[in-house]
Amino acid sequence: MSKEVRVRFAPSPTGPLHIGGVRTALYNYLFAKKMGGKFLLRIEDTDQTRFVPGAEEYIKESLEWLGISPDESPWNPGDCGPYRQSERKPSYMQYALDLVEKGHAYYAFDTAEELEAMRERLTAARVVQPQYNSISRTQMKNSLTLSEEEVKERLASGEPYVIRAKMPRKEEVRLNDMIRGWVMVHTSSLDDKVLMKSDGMPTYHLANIVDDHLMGITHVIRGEEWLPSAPLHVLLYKFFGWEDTMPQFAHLPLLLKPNGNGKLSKRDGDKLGFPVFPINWENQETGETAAGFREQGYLDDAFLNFLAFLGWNPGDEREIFSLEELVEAFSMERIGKSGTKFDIDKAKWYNEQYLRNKSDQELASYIKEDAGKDGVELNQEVAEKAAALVKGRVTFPADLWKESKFLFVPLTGFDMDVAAKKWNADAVKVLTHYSKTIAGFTGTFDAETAKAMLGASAEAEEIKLGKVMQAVRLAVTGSGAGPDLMEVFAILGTQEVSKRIQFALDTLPVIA
RNA sequence: GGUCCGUUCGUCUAGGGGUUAGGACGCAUCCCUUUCACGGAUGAAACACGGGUUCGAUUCCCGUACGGACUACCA
Repeated sequence: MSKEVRVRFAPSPTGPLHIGGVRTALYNYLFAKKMGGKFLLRIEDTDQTRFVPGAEEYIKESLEWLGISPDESPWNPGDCGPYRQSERKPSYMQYALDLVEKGHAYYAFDTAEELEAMRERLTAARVVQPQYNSISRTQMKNSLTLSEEEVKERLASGEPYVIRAKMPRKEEVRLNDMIRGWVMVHTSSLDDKVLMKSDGMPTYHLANIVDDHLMGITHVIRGEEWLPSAPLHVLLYKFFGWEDTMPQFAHLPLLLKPNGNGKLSKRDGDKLGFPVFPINWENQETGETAAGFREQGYLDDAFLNFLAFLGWNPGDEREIFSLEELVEAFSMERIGKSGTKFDIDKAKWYNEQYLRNKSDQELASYIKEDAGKDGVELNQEVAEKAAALVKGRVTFPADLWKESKFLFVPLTGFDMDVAAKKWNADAVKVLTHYSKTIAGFTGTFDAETAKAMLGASAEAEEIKLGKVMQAVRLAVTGSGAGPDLMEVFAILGTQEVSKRIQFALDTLPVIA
């Protein structure tokens, strides 16, 4: 019989959630939903010194933006609360003590200076790995070296202490990672990790095992940076006697810099001009800010689609997936092993695809909003026309207004390079004729009519239309490039087109 | 340094003992077109290296190189 799949995303609230973390959350979500299970969020705030106000809210908002909100979380608790480790603090000590009793952990009273001295001593002795381990612990102040009475005394006197895991001297730890297969590590290379800190808080290692166990977590899906400590975690499950319910591990490949090597960092984004965070971040206290994909104009579903493909693929040649389709297609086996370089061009491409698939109605609302910011009020009908006209030439929603703005505000000038090449006597003749003709036109001025009339004007002046089209565009739009000109004319209407042509005729000097 | 993980076009990847090594982004060319873009078509572009195993290896094994992660009373 198989029990319900329960996975968790367990970020620590130390700042804005990195895009790699968002992808981890997404894969957790996809796996949970695919398996018909639950996706939980647990805040790992056991390091009180690194707590950053607002970080929790940021995590919540980021996940909500992408539509991958957890089934259980601090804000939406299930039966396994609390969902913040700081609030679970009282329960950890008993588990650490249980390990001490079983002989799998011990008290250590060494000060920071003593630890430093130990490392220096070992380094001087050319020990390859200067660490607190099965060898060096015999030289340190802990309940393994001190007498029982002295340990009791120290404890009773309130002397600060930590509880360390006691690594077996010679043992092979194996774990079957869902992505990497069997990974084997010898305990001789592991150190006696601190389980309980002197402030009474557990470290990540203890807390995550205890909580995963208590919360019924079946699969631990996390970044590759955790792989080296996974053997310790396996050992901890053994120490507790929880092997039977130990979750399966899956260590995700890292997100790397677009150029060069190494993990993707905030600096890379700043340097290359793209965000590495889902949404904007601002730390009120420090003034630290970070740009988000959302505010840069990335669509939630496009960004999600892009993110899903950073390290995973469906195995066929489809590229566009809604969240529901991702859930359907997702499988852990199809996650790659190697690190993935971040490619912002692909993100843009996804955004374009999703933008073009939106209806003119939806697109119109973006245009209306941005136009409003420029003090231009547009009605739905005309905004939709503008949207239809420019939707094929944009990457971000904000581009819609940028590309169509010229329809609604007076021209600020003409592209003089184009003018130098294309503005000539022939163009002036045709435009003069055309301007007069349409000014008196009272029929329906649609694209076809506009074009037919323009053709007629050219013919009347015995000039080939193709010769002057660029000049016509320049006169009406100020630019040598843009969307379909006759559609532009239709939106503008006879009076506005005529007016603009007249203005161009008055303004632009004829060269030839 | 040590431990662990990884390596198919520039990038994301499919594939897997015998293939013209497939797709996507980007790039180039052409078509469409009054322009730019969109769209369509085409093209350049990859199995890190060395040994095995095998009739045959890009695919399996072992090394090497390169890259990465970890190496805290941080997660």
